[in-house]
Amino acid sequence: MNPKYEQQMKKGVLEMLVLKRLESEPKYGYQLISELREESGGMFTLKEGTLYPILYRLEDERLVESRWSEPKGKEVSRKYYGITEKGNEELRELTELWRSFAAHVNEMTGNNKVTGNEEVQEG
Amino acid sequence: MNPKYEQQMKKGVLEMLVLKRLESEPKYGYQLISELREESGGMFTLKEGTLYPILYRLEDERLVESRWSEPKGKEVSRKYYGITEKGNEELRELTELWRSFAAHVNEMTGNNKVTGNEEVQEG
DNA sequence: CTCCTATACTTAGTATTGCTAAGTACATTC
DNA sequence: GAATGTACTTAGCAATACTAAGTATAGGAG
Repeated sequence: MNPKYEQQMKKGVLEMLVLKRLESEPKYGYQLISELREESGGMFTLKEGTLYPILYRLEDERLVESRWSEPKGKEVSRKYYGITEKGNEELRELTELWRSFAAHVNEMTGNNKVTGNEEVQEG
Repeated sequence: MNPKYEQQMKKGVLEMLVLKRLESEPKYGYQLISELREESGGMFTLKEGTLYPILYRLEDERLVESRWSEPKGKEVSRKYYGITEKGNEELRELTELWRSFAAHVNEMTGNNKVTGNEEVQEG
C-alpha cells in the first residue's frame, strides 16, 4: 500500500505527541526524535525537517518555550523545549479531540467497540 | 481550540470512510455527504469541494468505478460510484493501517487502556 | 592539518489534501 | 422568471509531513 496514507494520517497528531513527550520534562530535538521512534516501534520516525518545524509552530503558539543549554565543558549546545501552562491545556484538549475523533472513525469503520476490554471478532 | 487540528486529523481517513460507505452498494455524491454527516453526528460534514475530489482520486486509482444513472422520467442524472475489487482490498488494508495507527497513538497518549472502569481525575 | 562521521539545528521547496468559493445544469416552487 | 434545492465541477488556498540541502561543533582516522 501507498505510504501516502500513513503520512497523511499523521497530520494533526504529531503536535499532540510532541506535547505529550514534553509533559514530564524539557527535551531537545534529537532526543524527541529518538523517543518517538523507540516508543512507536518505528511508526513515528521523524526526520529533522519534520520535527523542528513542529517545534517552531508550537513555540509560535506559546505552547512550548525553548532555551539554549549552557554546554558544560565541550558539550554541544542544545535547545531544550519545555511545555507551558497553555501547552498543557492544549494537550488536554487535543487528547480529548483525538479520542472523540478516533471513536467516530472506529465506529464508522465497523470497529465500533474501542473500550479495550471486549473480545474482538477478527476477520 | 483551533478547528485546524480536526481538519488535519481527517487527512488520510476520509478516503477510507468513503470506501467503507461504498462497500454495500453504489452511491452518488450527495448521498455520501448525507450519510457521512448523519453517521458521524456531524463530525464528518463534507462540502462538495471536499468529497468530489476524493471520489475522483479514488477513481483514478481504480478503487471505485462510476456510471451515470439513466434518469427515469424527470429525475436528475446522478453519478453512481461503486467499489471495485481493488477498492475492497485497499479498504481492508486501510482499515488495518488505521487500527495500527490508532493503537500506537492511543498508547503514546497514555490512552493505552481505556477499559472504562478507571476513576479519572478530571482537571 | 584534512577528511569523515555523528550530533544538533535550520531552512527552502514539494506533494498531498481538506476546505472555500464560485460556477454549471436541471427541476420545482412561487 | 426569479428563487430554491439537488447534483456535480473546478480553481485556488492553507496546513503540514517530507525531501534535501545546508550550517556548526566535536572526535577520530589518516
